[in-house]
Amino acid sequence: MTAPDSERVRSGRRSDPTIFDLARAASVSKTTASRVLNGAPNVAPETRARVLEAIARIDYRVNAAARTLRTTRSFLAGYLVPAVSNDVFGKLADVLDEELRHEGIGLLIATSGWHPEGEQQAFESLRARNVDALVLSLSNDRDPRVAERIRSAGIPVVLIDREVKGLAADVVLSDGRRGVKQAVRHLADLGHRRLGVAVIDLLVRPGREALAGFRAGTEEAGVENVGEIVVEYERVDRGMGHEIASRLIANGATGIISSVPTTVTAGVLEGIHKAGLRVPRDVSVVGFDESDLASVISPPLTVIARSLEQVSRYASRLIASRLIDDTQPPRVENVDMRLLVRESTGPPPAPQAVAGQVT
Amino acid sequence: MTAPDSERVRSGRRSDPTIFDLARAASVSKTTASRVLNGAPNVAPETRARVLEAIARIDYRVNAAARTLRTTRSFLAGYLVPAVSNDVFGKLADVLDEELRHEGIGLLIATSGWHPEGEQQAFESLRARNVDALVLSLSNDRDPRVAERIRSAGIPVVLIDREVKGLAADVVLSDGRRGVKQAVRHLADLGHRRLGVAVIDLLVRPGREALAGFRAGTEEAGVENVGEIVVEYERVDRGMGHEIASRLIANGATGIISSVPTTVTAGVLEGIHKAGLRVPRDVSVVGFDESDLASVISPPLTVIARSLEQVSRYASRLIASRLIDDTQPPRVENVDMRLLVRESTGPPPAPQAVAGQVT
DNA sequence: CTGAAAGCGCTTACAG
DNA sequence: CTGAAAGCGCTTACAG
Repeated sequence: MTAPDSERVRSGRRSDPTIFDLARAASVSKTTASRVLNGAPNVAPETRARVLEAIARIDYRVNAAARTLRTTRSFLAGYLVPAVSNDVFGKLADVLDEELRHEGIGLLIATSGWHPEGEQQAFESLRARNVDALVLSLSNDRDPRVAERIRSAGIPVVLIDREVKGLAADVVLSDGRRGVKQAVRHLADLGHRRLGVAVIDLLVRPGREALAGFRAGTEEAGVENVGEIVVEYERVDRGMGHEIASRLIANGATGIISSVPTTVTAGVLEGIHKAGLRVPRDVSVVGFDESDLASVISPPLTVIARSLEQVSRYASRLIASRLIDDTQPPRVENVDMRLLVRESTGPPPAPQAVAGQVT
Repeated sequence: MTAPDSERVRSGRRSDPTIFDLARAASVSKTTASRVLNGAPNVAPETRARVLEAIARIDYRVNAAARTLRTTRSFLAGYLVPAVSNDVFGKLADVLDEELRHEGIGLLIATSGWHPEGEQQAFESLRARNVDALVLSLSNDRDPRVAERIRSAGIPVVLIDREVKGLAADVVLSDGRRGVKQAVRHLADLGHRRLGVAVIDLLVRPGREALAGFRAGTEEAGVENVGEIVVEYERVDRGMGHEIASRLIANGATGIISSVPTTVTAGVLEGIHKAGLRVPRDVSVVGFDESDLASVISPPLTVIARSLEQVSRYASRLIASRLIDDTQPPRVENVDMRLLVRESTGPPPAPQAVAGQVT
C-alpha cells in the first residue's frame, strides 16, 4: 500500500545477478561457475547440475560487456550496408541475422545511405562496437582507402559481391556476368537484333560484371549493342528508369537488360508505357534479382535471378569458420545467376527497317 | 624480406592503444584522458588540446566493452522486428539507424521471423547484449507474458503501433482507424454500396484499428459490409491475396480495402484479374502503406499512407530523451494516416442488381 | 575436479 | 584543474 509499483518494477536492472551471486547460489567458486557457463569439460556432473539449477533459479545471464572485455570477443558481427529498405539487402540482412543467431552471434547493422561519408561513419561505428567480424556490402570497392581501413580493423571480413584490390578477404560472388549473357542470348533467340543495357554503378563489381557480360553476350550472339547506361547510386529511383527507357528506345533498342535495382526497372517499364509502347509487344525487358516487386509488376518481369538465401548462408558460414580459425587462406564462394523467364520478354515487333542490314 | 606482411597487417587488433597509452602519449593521467574523452568541462584548454592531439596521433578509440562495464550503458538500442525485408519495417529500420547514429547510439537489429519463439529468442539476444533501450515491432501485443518480459528487462521501451496491456511505455501510434474510415468514405462517395475488408492479424493493434475503422466507416456511410477477412501472420503472401479477392468478390464486393502488407494486396489484384475482372472498372482496391511496390503495381494503388520517416523519428526521439531521463511519464506520439488516391479506385461497375435494394 | 588471484580497459568518487 | 585508486563482471593461467 506504500511502495510504488514502479520501484520494484524498475529495480530489475540495478540488481542483475552477477557471477558472484551465481557462485554463492550454487555453493561453488566463480571459477567453477564460469566453467559451467562456458561449457568447459572439467566439471563434475553434479556440480554442473547444481550450477545449472542456480542459473535458472536466480535468472542469471552473463554480462556481455564483461565477457567481451576479458575475451576481446563481442559475439557480434557487423553488417555494413547501403540501406536495409532494399529488396536485396533487406533479404540478405534477414537471412544473415537468422543464420548468425544460430551460431550465437548477433548482427549489428549499420547503414551508409549509399554515401561515402556515411559508409565511413558506419564502418567506424561498427568498429567502435568491437564487432568480431564484418560483412560488407560496400557502395564503392574501388577506393584504395577502403582496403586500408578494412585491414587496419584487423578482423575477419566477408565481402558480398565486391572485390577490393590488395585485400585478401573471404568473398561471396554472384555470377551476374553469366546471367546477363544468358539474358542476351534469350533475347537474341527470340529474334532481337538491337539491345541496350542499364547497369549499376561501376564502382561495384555487379556493375562491372553486368557490363562485361553484356558486351561479351552481344558479340557472341552477333547482336547490336545500341547503348550502355550506367546508373550511379545517387540516381537509383524510378525517374532514372524513365530516362533509361527513353534513351534506349531512341537508339532503336527492342530489348533492354535492366541490370539495376528493381525500383529503377519499374521506372523503365513506366517509361516505355509513357512512350506509348507496350511490353513485351514493342520492347522486351529483363530485370535483375528476384523480389516481391519483380513478380508483381505488370507484366511479370523476366529476371536474372539468384538465391539470396544462398548468398547469406555462405556469408555466415565463412564468418563462423573464420571466427574459429582466422589463419586459413581466403575463400571464394560462387553463387549462380540464371534467367527466370516470365512475361516481359517476347519476340521483337517487326523486321527491323531501321538497321541498314539486309542479311 | 623476412617478416610476412600479414604479421604486421593483422597485428592491428592485438595492440589497440588503451587509455593508458593515451595518457602516456599526452603526458597526463588516465583520469584526465578520460575526462577529455567524455567531454567533461573541468579540463584546462591546453591539456585538452594535448590529449586531443594524442588521440589523433596514436589513433586511439575507446573500448566499448570496458566503458559499458563501468557505466552499464552500451550506447546500443535494440530493434525487435519480424523481418527487415518488408516494405514498412525495412524503411523504419533505415531511418531509426540513421537517427540514432546521430545520437551516438548504434542499432542492434534482431528478427523474429513472425514466430512467437523467434520473438522470444530475439528479445533475449537483445537483452543479453545489454541494449540500453528497445524499439519493438511485436508480432503479438496481446500476450500477457510479453508485458512481464519487457518489464523485467528494466530498460526503456518504445512500442511502434502496439499496445501492451499493463505496460506503461512510450509508444508511436499511427491512426489507421481514421485512414480506413477515410477510405470507406472515398469509396462510398464514388458510389460503392458493398465493401469488403482484409486486415492484418488481430494480435496487433493495426489489425484491430483497421477493423474498427471499417465497421465505423461503413455504418456512418450507410454502406454494406460484405465481408471481413483477418490475415494471420503465417499467411502473409500473395496466395492469401488471391483468397481474399475470390471470397470478397463472391460476396458481391465492388470495393476492397486491403489493410495488409503490400505483398498480400498485390495478390488481391492478381486474384481479381484471375477472376476475369479489372481494377478499378469492376472492383476498386485500396491498399495500406506507401512503398515502391504500391506505386509500381498496375494500376497504381490508392493507399492509406503515413510518413514512415515520421514514425521512426518519433521513436528515436522518445528513446534519446528517455536515455537521458527515464522518470518521465510515458508518452504517446500520433502519426496521421490519410488516403492517397491513385488509380485503383473508381466508380462501381453498374447499379447493383445483386442486392435486393430498390432505393 | 576445484578455487584464489590477477587483470581486461574503462570511469568515478575522493582528495588535493 | 589534476591524479591515485577502487571496482565494474567476467575469464584464465596457475596451483593444488
